[in-house]
Amino acid sequence: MTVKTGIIQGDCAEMLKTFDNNSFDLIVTSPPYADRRIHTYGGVKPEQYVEWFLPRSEEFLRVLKPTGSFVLNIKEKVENGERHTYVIELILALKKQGWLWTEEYIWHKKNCYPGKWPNRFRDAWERCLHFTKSRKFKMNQETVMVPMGDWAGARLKSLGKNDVVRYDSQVGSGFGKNIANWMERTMAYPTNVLHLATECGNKNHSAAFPSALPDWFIRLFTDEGDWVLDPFAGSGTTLDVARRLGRNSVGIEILPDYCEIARQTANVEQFQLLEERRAYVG
Amino acid sequence: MTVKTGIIQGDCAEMLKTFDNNSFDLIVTSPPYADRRIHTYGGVKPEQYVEWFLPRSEEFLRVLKPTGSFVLNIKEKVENGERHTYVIELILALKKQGWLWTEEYIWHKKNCYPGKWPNRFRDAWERCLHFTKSRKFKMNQETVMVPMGDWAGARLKSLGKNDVVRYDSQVGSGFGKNIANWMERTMAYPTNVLHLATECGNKNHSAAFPSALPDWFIRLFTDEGDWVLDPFAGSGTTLDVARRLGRNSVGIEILPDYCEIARQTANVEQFQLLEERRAYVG
DNA sequence: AGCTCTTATGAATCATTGA
DNA sequence: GTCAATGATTCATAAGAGC
Repeated sequence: MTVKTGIIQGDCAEMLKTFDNNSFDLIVTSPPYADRRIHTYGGVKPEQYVEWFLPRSEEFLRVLKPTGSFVLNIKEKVENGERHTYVIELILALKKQGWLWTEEYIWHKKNCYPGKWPNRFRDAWERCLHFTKSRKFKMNQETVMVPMGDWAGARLKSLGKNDVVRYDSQVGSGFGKNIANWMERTMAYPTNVLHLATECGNKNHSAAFPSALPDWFIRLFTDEGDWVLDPFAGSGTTLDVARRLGRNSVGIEILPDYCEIARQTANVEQFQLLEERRAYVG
Repeated sequence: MTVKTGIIQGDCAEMLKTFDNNSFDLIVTSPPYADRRIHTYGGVKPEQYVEWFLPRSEEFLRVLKPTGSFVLNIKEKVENGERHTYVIELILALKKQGWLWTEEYIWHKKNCYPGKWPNRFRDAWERCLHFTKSRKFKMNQETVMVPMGDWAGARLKSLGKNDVVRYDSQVGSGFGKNIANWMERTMAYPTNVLHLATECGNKNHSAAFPSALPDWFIRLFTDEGDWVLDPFAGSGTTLDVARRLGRNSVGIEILPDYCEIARQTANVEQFQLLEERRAYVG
């Protein structure tokens, strides 16, 4: 089966209406503001951000499968010396809309923008808010495991008495089996803090979004052949990653110029007709 | 001038009433988290947390100097598979109370609690919310500069960067300029992400947060001789750090047992009388 | 003193069982 | 039904012991 990758030019609030319920396994996006592209959507003020977002997230909720995930990469800006509250207000509003706020991952930007201000340090992190439709959702934890620290080597040589004691107190049966599992382990599950560098490519767009970020969430929350949506596709980083990982994807982007870039970099076909579009996702 | 360190046994909501307005330069604390430490604090329900907190933060607002800072280390728990919203509701409520939400620092816990669950990874971060009374506040950025590269290796308690800065300012022209240049080349300002491990020593009490955390904020937001308040002092980590950094401090702790530990570990005198207490702070 | 190795434990969360 | 108690799961760190 070949992988489908498509980009649609338009506002996701409108364009998603043509998609069926429960069409996507994952929605991962970095909406305007993290991107500073809000002006392309008509210059939404921070005070109006929640109001602007909700009709769109309502469509996200509809087109996402019950086992799917919605990952929202966002960070509030500083206004008049203060962190603005529109992001945390958005969390509350999305919960009211029916989303479950399952987790908040932190993207630690190892090489963040330089700068110096009298009242704050450089901003080196962004939120990756994880929303779901239900408490049971798809999560492939093994796909994102990381090598254990060096301490594991010493651990393998001889098992500490502590392990035995703790094990004793809790179980009693199945003693040997679990110890064996432990000793064979070289990989560990990650935490909810992602250490990724920003990409500093010389592209024509302002994509602060490194491909490693959608990569991580796509592997974690989808299988091959699943459908991924990026409703604020920008230059198509998410689509490109999805295609390389063998996932079908749809991107929606309001700016024709970005759509053009996305089609070039991500080998993306542009959906032209509703019939075509529906056919891909159906 | 000698450094004063005191601990008061009681509920900060009551005990702070005896302090004058604008008494403290920094309030740094890690309050009891909702439903945690039930055996010690009685376990405030998440739904009641904001309501429980506000009368106390109102006193904080009163006793903090206009140029002071309030650093709140907190993290919401998971309840029924979801992150609870009481912390972000608290942010909104504190703003309404008159605080400025100046910044949110992230404490990345390098050694977080182990565990495996079907719907989430290990929680490796906590919020350090920075509130102020005004847009102009005291911030000594040079005191927390770190060697170029990773600043995880910088154990701030052992490095005397404070001394370097003070020496620089005292000597003035020639030599001071050299030091300034040297610092500019080899030291960097940190970001708003702090990489610290929790302390796992064999103490008689559970250290809520590592001493490096209050250390960092006390250096950053106070000068020597300033006054630091920890209204949920616990075993007195903040007080101990403040004393070692040459800052006066007051801790308030509701549990007599913790007060006892604090007095021992932090060389703390217990305030007994109102007159005494006022005298120290006045 | 400066290594290596050992050991305890930390603001945890979920599934299951029993009242 | 709900709610509380218990068991299962798991990793990185620093203090301390040993050489």
